[in-house]
Amino acid sequence: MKQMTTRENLLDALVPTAFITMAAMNKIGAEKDLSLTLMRVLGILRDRRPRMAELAQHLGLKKSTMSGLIDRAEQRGLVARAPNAVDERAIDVFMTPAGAALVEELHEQVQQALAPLTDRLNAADQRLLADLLERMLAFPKV
Amino acid sequence: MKQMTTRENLLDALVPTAFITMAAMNKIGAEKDLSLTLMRVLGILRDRRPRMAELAQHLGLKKSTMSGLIDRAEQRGLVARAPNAVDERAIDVFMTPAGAALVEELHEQVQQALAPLTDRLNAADQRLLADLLERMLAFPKV
DNA sequence: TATTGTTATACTCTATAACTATA
DNA sequence: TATAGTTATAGAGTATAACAATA
Repeated sequence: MKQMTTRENLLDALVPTAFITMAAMNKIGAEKDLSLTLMRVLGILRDRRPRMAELAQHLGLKKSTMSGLIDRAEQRGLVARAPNAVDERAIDVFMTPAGAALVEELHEQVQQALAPLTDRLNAADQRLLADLLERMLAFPKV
Repeated sequence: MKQMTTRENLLDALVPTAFITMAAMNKIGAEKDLSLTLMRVLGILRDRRPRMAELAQHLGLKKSTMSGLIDRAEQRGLVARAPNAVDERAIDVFMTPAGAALVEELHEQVQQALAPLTDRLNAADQRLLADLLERMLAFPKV
């Protein structure tokens, strides 16, 4: 039996958790033709109004990729573009009411989908887990 | 301020954690031209020798998607195919030594990449977090 | 000159559909 | 008949490169 460090152990729990969480979101998104990336964008737009380049950098994508992604989301009425007030080169992106409604619906569905996992922990442990994760992330918005 | 349930709070920590973990893995994989899906496949093949259809079902992908994915991985010498011993229709997939070496290298790099996050917790909290996650997953292999 | 965003092009990942071979 | 796997084809997501407009 190979000796594992504490950090290694944590990684071996974190990675499967991430894959399972993403798989659940991917499945729910697929029913509405939403990619994980677009769901992440919608999550960001819940409380921000970034410009294209900010969004691209935050997601680790190229500007050209953002253009295509936002094009498709805009055509579907989920997000909209508007010129930035101070920099005439820049374009702000924000959510439409339809997009906001969709995001809340997704949120609910993801919660339902992951309930079989999360509910293996009692309420106190759920709070403890949420607290540890938040401390680990030092909570930058995703 | 909207009232949130314990489960909702947990979800709002879990989803960003998953996105950040996936982003780190995606970035590391990209340097070696490995998609998240292929990394997940390699992770599975560390200790299993599934047939094509099993792999597809486990990942939530179509058989045709698996064919392409395994084709490319096989051409790169990371995995190999062999006929199943008992069912002549079936094909088993397994890792090559090169694939196994790559997986260990990736594992190390992901650990390094996430260290800035995980090390915000002390060793005791890291153990506690790993334990909670493992209990939540009831540890099915991913 | 550098930055913001878009367009054109190419490749990977994915699904659907049609097919062959075996159970 | 049903299942295992492959091939052909098409669409979404991504990157690179070239471009226009503004800083």
